[in-house]
Amino acid sequence: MTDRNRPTLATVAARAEVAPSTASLAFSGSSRVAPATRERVLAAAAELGYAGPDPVARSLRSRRSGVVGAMIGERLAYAFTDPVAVQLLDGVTEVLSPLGVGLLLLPGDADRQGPTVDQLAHVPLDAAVYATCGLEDDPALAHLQRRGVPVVAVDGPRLDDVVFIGIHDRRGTADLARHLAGLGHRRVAVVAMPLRLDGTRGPVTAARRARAHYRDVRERLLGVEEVFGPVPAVEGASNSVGEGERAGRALLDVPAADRPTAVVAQSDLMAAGVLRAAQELGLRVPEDVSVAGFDGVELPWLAPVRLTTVAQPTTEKGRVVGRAVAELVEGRRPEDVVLDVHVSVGTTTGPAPG
Amino acid sequence: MTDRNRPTLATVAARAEVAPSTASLAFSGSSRVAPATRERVLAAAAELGYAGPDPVARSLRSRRSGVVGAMIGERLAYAFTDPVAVQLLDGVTEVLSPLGVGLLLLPGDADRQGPTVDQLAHVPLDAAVYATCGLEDDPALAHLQRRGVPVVAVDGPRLDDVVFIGIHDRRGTADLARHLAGLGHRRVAVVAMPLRLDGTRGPVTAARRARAHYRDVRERLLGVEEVFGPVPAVEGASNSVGEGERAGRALLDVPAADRPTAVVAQSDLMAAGVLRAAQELGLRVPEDVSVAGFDGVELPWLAPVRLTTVAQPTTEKGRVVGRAVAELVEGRRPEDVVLDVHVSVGTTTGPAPG
DNA sequence: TTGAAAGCGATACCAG
DNA sequence: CTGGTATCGCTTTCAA
Repeated sequence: MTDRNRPTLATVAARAEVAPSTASLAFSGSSRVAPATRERVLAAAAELGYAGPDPVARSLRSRRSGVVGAMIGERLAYAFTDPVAVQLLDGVTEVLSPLGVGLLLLPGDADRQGPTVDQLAHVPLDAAVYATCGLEDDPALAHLQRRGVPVVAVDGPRLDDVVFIGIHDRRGTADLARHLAGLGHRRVAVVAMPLRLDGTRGPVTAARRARAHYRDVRERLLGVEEVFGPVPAVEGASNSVGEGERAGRALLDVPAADRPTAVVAQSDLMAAGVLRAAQELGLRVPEDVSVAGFDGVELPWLAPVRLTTVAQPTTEKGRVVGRAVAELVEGRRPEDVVLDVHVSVGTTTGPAPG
Repeated sequence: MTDRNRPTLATVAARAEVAPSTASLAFSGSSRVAPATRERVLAAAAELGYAGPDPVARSLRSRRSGVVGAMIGERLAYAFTDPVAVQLLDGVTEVLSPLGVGLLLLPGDADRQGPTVDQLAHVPLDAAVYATCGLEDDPALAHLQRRGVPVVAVDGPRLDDVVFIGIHDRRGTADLARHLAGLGHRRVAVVAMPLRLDGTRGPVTAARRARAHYRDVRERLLGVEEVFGPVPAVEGASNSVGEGERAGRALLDVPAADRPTAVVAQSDLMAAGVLRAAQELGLRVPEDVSVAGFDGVELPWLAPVRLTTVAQPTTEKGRVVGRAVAELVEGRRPEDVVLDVHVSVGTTTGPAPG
């Protein structure tokens, strides 16, 4: 706690009787310094209790901070209830941690979708990952670009100067829709994740769709429509079990003749909510209604039920993001990557009733 | 991506025809600069596409980086399955984000309990929070202290020069134990969280206990013993539903005469596992066995069951940590804080059978 | 209220 | 392989 003068590289160099530049080389592990000299420097450092070169000073000179921002749409307590978000970041840190690069959490809050410019402005950043947050018309994005901070958008929009890492949302959902069509389903409805984070829920209108923030939500909707044509869709206010349940009830709590025979939820979390809604309404799954999700996350508490879903390689996607970031930090421009997904048939889909 | 020269404060100052020091004041919002001058500087910045002072250079001079490290014991995918960890960090960021301070994730991996010195060495840090990770004999801690980075330990050991923020683990567990004693329970067993993260599971021996990494695990054990004396305890390899189930089975899958009438799990996650073990063994809760947890997290999927538990104010604990960090960053030495907990009786505890 | 100059602590570059 | 020196971009201190 005391503010006694900590040793600097110059102090250490003086003690070891070498030039500062030599001491620097000793710490950077360069092979262009004699082993004996390095030993002397390290010994001097140990004696002085020197913890190594100051990261901030090093950053200024070398033009990298070892910090990568993770832009989060909501507050952490919400964002991290989604296993997909957690797995993604897990994959990212798996790649970045060994490189001495850390992920800086930049969450939004209840009102704002993502961090503000004020939050970003004071923080060093080698790159930024839009992890769980849209970025169209985002002032934070403009700020990052002015600063020259390279950006990776996960599932985000495809913009110039932004590296895109995503999955085949549309194709995957279309495959799922074909699976349902093959089972004889004709009346299908969608439970959609938020099109933008403004607390809205309810039927998705064309106007609402036009103002969508999230590319993946749009694409997954298009995938279903590719097979079934326009279908009713109900949006949840957040990607959660509770909102899935609410939307599911809106769709299922109607006369049997109007009821969809299959509900496609845009996430497994929301699908679990639809399952619960069905149960509360006394509907059997899949006999009365089929339910499918998206993501392929582990929801052990659903056992013995296994959700039919579109499985995405979330952790691997995180690793791909991590590698892209690593390249960006080294000044290269990585390729966009679109990963494959596949339909995983569980116990929640079956032949259409009737 | 292009590396064209970005403007610096000096460029902006030149354009606005003021000295760099004046331009600096304009950006820091100091009142010691004439409004007209500030306008001129800001206008020049806008014209040049200047995004504001470089955070790294600013950090070097002002001696703070706006980055606080979050030391995580395991990889994120595991650490963040625990709602307690997420809520804690949520509280921390709630306080820190508005201050322009970000949390840097520093996870361990499958093998290591917490980040390595290499991970830390290159990263700027105003402070570090041991969020989900023990820190006795931790080389990372030694590194931080040599660097002069102040440390906050959440539930961690009480060490000199480390700010402690915790809860009344022992008192809370003892209160819970008294609740059980009042219900007539005499044969009580404990399902313990890992005493250290080395993959060990099984009965807790005295030797194992002596090597415990985590203060809270020890204290919660002592709380039960305060009321019941020595009790059998089984440790899980991680704080999770699966490990709770496994430990619960070890305790419950025995002749009825030897079976505990109540199981105290050290977390709600593990208690949920015990519940499942009981169910699989055909034991009714609470008629055949009472089950209690710790934390007071929301587990909506348990509904309609409500766990008896020791509720801790996790988000508030995070805010307290955030405030402590904020003080530390400003050079003050905050007080240690120990928060209260309370027993929350649900539907999983009842009178001892027989 | 503004300007000039001195670093913050390290690395990069160029000589030797 | 080692040393000197300029410089990274800004804030701070001190004068004017």
